[in-house]
Amino acid sequence: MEIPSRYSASGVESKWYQHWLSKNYFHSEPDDREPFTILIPPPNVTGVLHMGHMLNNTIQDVLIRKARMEGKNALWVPGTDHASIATEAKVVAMLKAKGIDKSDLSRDEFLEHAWDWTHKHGGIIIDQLKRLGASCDWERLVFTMDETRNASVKKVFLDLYDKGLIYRGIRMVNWDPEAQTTVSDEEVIHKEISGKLYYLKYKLTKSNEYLTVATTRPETVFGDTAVCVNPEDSRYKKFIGETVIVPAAGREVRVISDDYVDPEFGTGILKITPAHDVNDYEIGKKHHLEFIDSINDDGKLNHHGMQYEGMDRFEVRKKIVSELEEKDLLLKAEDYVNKVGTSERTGSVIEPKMSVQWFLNMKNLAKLALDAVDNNEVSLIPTKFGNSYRHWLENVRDWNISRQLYWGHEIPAWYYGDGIDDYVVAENEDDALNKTIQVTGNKLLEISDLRKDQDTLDTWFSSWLWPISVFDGIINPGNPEIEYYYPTNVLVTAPDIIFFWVARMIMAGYEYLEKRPFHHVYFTGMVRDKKGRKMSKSLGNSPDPIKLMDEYGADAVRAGMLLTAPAGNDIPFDVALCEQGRNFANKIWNAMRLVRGWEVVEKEQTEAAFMANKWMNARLNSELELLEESFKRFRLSEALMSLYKLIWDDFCGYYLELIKPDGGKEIDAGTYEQAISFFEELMIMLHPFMPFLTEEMWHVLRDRAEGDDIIIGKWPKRKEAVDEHLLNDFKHASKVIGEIRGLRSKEGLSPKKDLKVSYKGVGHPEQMDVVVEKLANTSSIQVSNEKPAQSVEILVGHVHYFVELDKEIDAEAELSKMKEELSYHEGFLNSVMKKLSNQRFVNNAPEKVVEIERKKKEDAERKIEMLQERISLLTKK
RNA sequence: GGGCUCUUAGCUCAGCUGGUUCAGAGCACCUGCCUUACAAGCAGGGGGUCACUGGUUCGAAUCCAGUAGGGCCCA
Repeated sequence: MEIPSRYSASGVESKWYQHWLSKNYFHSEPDDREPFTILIPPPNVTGVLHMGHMLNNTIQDVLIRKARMEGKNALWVPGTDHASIATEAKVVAMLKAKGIDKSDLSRDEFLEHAWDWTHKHGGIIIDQLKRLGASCDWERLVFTMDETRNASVKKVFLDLYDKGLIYRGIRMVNWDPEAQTTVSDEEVIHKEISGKLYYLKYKLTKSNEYLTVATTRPETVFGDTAVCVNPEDSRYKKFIGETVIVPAAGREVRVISDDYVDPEFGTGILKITPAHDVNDYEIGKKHHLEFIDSINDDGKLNHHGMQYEGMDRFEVRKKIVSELEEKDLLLKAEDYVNKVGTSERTGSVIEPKMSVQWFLNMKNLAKLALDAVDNNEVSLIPTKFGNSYRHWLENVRDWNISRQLYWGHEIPAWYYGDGIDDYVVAENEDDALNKTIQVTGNKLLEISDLRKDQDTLDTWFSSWLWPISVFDGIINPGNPEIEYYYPTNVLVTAPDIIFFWVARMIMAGYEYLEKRPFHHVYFTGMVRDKKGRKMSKSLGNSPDPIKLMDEYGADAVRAGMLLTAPAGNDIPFDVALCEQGRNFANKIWNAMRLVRGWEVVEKEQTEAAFMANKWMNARLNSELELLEESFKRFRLSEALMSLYKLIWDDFCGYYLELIKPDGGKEIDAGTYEQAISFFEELMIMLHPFMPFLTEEMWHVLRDRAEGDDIIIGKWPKRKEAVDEHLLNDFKHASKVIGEIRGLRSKEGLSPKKDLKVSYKGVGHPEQMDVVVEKLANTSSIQVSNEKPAQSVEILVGHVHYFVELDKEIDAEAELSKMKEELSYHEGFLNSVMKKLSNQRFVNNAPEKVVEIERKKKEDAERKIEMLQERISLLTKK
């Protein structure tokens, strides 16, 4: 049967994925084997697969597949994240498109829509992961808001509250007016935005003079409750204690003084808006100023904004500038670039706002997380991330865990009064009532007297329990699953959530199980476009991973990404990478075509095949060592690259060419069997990277019994010590081959033309003669004391090879080549002599190093001597 | 503004605790080949003052300091 000359991934990939699923290979149950566990960083339930997921999940799949083949009980737990803000924003937008406003719905009605949305979209990304080949245990698919996870979150909230770590407090928070919720400090992205610096005139009440204040936010004048100068500023000292009139607002406010004011910035006078600026808030508290909240939750001004009531803050900025101009209260406006906080989720400008929120005290938790990395209980890969990790934890602030959203885990708190502390935290309504009665002493209270807290918890407040809650270790501590699978082995994630998530999971791990949640954290880079720009929807520079896999095959995309993705480094993505992966798949496919095309007969093995087998065996042994080392250090691109070269160059380029039958297609059974075995071994080693292709090869190379699949194949172990001597001999031979091929190329000789080669000198590996003869197409290699006529001389190591050509040799060219080589070696000798004649080198350098230099000296001298001899011979002629 | 980090071939990166003339790999590029597995291929080739300056050392891509430029995080 004719096998096509190009590998087609499409049918193959779906076929084998189905097969693996039907055999339940991805499923794991605790047993007496060593476990190897990875938890997926749960993608957003409403998200779709992007290139970042591709990279991240490919890496996890590589690690889990290798562990599985090593005989470990491998478990990769999949799941999705409810992603409060992102999902709620999408549901709100979807409702809006239908003409429904969120505020028109009750909480329960809204949640119904949100669950519908979740059920409709939640499966998309999971199916896409399957397309990639992800060998997750799908039976264990969990959701961060399913029953067990919800119960876990609640239990932890109660526990931390009881420990006194969770509290309610008034704080300046980051308000996202679009999502209408607070976001944590970590979710605020500071962007440079060009705007203007407006110089406003604040008239003194008692005179016609005015103080000029520079501000980027003139619309906040309605919240001004003071202007402030530096107490040492001689320009303004005299005004301290006087009152000024706030422009546009017309209110009188005091001139106060505080060290905080930088006399150099702007005019040296600051307007203080305690309710709308974090720094002003501190000053406001210190000087007991009034707090005027002039902006509503939706970013529109309230009644304090007077005629601007109901207008958006940015619109007001424009309008108020014209008003001030008209009234001659605006001195000037300068172009100014300042950093503005924006919401990570919606992109809208954050409004600092005073609000009552729930907080988690981070002091001791932070210490747990810091110690874990300090003691290397948790190792970060690459290690450079340890520094920012440390810096964050040492300066961590309490975690604002409440969000003003419907979609998320509800806060288990009930209010019985209007005071800030009039609440109880309880597992359910009944408990809440009991607790309230206890606290208030009012036995007549009923459930209807209590108000449930309307907020939900920050999404990360469920994510941080992930490694434990996935195994039900919060509700049922000590259960067999958590005992067996926890701690997990490695977490693969992106560095941008090192604080949000990684650090907090470590805290939770130690707080609840007194054990690290994972041993290693592998940080992937960010996938960028080839111009180095972040991939984003708005730029449209992100390729659709599904289309990419349709075009090149999942294996090719996986290989392409990994070939160029060292840990922690961003990868500038280019489809050329997928091409490289596809070409590699095709190369392997065609190697199979070659091997399968041979006819197996009983006959003697050729010498070349004998040597090839011996060498390939040694080569595989050395590769296994290299791979182990690369995996141990999580250098996956290094591992894949070395396999790429092993298969392409060594197996296809040398090995197969060596055993290839001359003339016909008949091969001896022994060699054939050996070749198939090598091929199989290579496929096993490649399987974690290119699972589909290798499974296909596995079944094409031999007829297999039911259940003999490569996915559960045995990872090879090194059988004997690496035969370095043999490998070196081969390396020498390959250099000779390269030289002869180069000569052909230069002389325009056909590769088919048989060449005569002889040699003189020490160090020629005779056992490799057959190798050279076959691959360089030469007749048998002879020893020769004289350089034959019409021959070109090649120097490899200390051996002179003479290649006879049936034509006049260009003696001049030959000579100049020799001279060039001579001067190189003379230069080398010179540098060695410089070292050796340096008394301080000989005295200070380690004996071993000096010894090496002496050896180099001898080598160089010998080569120079030989070259001089040849040159003198050539010159005589 | 504070902290961290990086700069090696056109591109992406190796180069471990200084010591082979150590400057390397893949891709890209150039030349010649449709050689009966593969043109998604084969054979060959060119290409780098290791950002710059100074220091330590017998010896520096590697260690130290400064300069320039990039990136990340935090205010």
